[in-house]
Amino acid sequence: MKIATFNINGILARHDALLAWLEEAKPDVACLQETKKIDTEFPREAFERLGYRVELHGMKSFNGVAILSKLPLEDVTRRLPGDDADEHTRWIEATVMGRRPVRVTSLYLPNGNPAPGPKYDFKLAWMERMRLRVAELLKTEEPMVFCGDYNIIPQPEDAANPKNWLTDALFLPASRAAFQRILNLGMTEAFRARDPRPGQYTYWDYQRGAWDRNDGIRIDHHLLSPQAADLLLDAGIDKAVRGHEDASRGLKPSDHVPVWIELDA
DNA sequence: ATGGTAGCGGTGCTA
Repeated sequence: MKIATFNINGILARHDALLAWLEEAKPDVACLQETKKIDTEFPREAFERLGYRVELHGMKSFNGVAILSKLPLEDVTRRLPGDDADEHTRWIEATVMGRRPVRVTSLYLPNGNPAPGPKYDFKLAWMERMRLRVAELLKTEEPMVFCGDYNIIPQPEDAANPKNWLTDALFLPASRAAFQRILNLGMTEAFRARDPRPGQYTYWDYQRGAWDRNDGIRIDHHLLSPQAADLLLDAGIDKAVRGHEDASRGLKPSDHVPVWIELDA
């Protein structure tokens, strides 16, 4: 079972590029972030024609997550528990019915800038809510994958220029500690487990020629429950997608690229 | 210290 995560930065702007990548990479499951559309306005037809079921949790203009799956989905759950006042659409879970069922979550963790401030407080509170939700789900002892845009640079080697991020919400010690607390539940960060080499990134800013200078960061991750880690076969980053520009067809890349894992499931 | 780019939606916010 190939499970990918891809922050597309707008489903309207990325519709054709997303379709092209799905046809090329052929993931069984694609977890999307920053769809930026309410569910009734999500253009699902072309993806369904490719054979994907489409489950959505979106809002107007901001945030928005989705799970696309060629395999049947059961028990779709939307929203991260723990704060009834939180209207952000950043969390959707579903059980993917492969050879073995796998619980898959597509998540969009708050950016948190500027820090300090209310947005940073919201980020840290959201991460504690996530820790509690993951701990609850771990009790089932089922294979589970929590993937998405974590907006967390876990280690200095996950940034081309870590000094530029020292005061940023993506790299502050409290952010990385909150991420580590989730890992400490017994989770495996799949890409690092498969490929610990430094200098591999999933995001390059649109500004200042970050892509041309390879000034990237690694912030899109798959966290695996112990039972899913036992099934991990491979992991990779589809870096080339960041350079796929075709003005004649109006194709512009997202600032993130797809990251994928292969499970024996 | 500043401003640089992109998406959505039709202004300014988010990143």
